[in-house]
Amino acid sequence: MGRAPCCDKGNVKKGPWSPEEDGKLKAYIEEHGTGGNWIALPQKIGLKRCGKSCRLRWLNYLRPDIKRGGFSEEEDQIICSLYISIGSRWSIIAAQLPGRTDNDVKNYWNTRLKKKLFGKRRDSCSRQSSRLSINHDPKEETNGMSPDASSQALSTSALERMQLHKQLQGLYDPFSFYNNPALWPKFHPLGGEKLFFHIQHTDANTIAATPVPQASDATMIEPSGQNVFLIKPEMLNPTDPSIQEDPNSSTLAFPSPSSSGALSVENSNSNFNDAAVGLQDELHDLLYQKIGCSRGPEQQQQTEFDCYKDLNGEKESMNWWATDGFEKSLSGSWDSVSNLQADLLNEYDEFGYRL
DNA sequence: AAACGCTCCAACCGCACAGGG
DNA sequence: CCCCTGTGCGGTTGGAGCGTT
Repeated sequence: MGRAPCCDKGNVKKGPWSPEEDGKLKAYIEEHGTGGNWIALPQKIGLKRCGKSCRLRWLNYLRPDIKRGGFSEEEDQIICSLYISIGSRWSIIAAQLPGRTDNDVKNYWNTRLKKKLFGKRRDSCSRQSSRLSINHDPKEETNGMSPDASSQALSTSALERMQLHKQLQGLYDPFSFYNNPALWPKFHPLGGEKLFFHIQHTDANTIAATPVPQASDATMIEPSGQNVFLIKPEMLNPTDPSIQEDPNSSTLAFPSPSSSGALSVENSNSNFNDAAVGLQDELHDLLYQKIGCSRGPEQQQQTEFDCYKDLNGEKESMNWWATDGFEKSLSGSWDSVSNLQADLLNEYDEFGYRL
């Protein structure tokens, strides 16, 4: 036995709202508020509408603070960033965008942003790396599962997030989304605290980023050592010819900034900031088509580097959601990142993927 | 000009959760 | 506790509008 419907389905009007209905609803709520009971509200004002429908109409359309018009680049980036980190929690994402509703954000993501991101990168990278796309050669991508089974087994959201996640960061990359404060929204739903870091060389090969207690932020700083992470110089500025790559130090250690909140990098190292800005550009580029096959040969090469760099240049291991590659990608990542990863891994597990 | 296809968005649906009795 | 009900949320759908053939 299912639960009783919230209203008499046969006796309520459906479909688009008329101006008269809008007027009644708006006038009543502006004068009396919702009265704490949406179900009873339509009867009170003589509307043949379901209470849920009234609520939706008010929240998504009639509310006075609704923001109309296109989304800004900043809003795009916030939506993408949050989608990657928390998935399709549209109400939370919308809460970071004043005047936007969850429905707006959801529609905008489904109709535009998703295409912008996946479409562009698919186009731009597909000739270089068909494996990056969930739409390309699924047999190879899914450890032999049939394309249908594999594409249905994982939720679209999870696949999208993994794909974006992978596109926007190498998990060994200190300037990944999770490690890159520049990509994080001001009010990160998973935290929101700020951590400040000093960047300094510790030896020829490494740079230590150590948290700096600031007056208002001191309480957020973990005990010494917890928040120190080591960065290879070439990661800070990969184009600097004076930097020598050490093949023996390909694994980077990133003890977690376990407070997992928003991270602010103090302006103490211009290379660090350059790199952070570079990653922000990467998200921006995904959204606004500044990279990809439209670039010249050198830039295409750089794009390819972006696609493969976290796998140490081994294109054959780019089968990143197959057992081997994905597991390799996950090892050594820090725990706030692993919130998402655990999510994704759970989804993998649920559907019989064993990593 | 008509047919067709695509995009976008408002609205609906069903489920999960929270809180009160 | 358990049940019931209202609320909130995410996924999906229907159709208007627009562009293309």
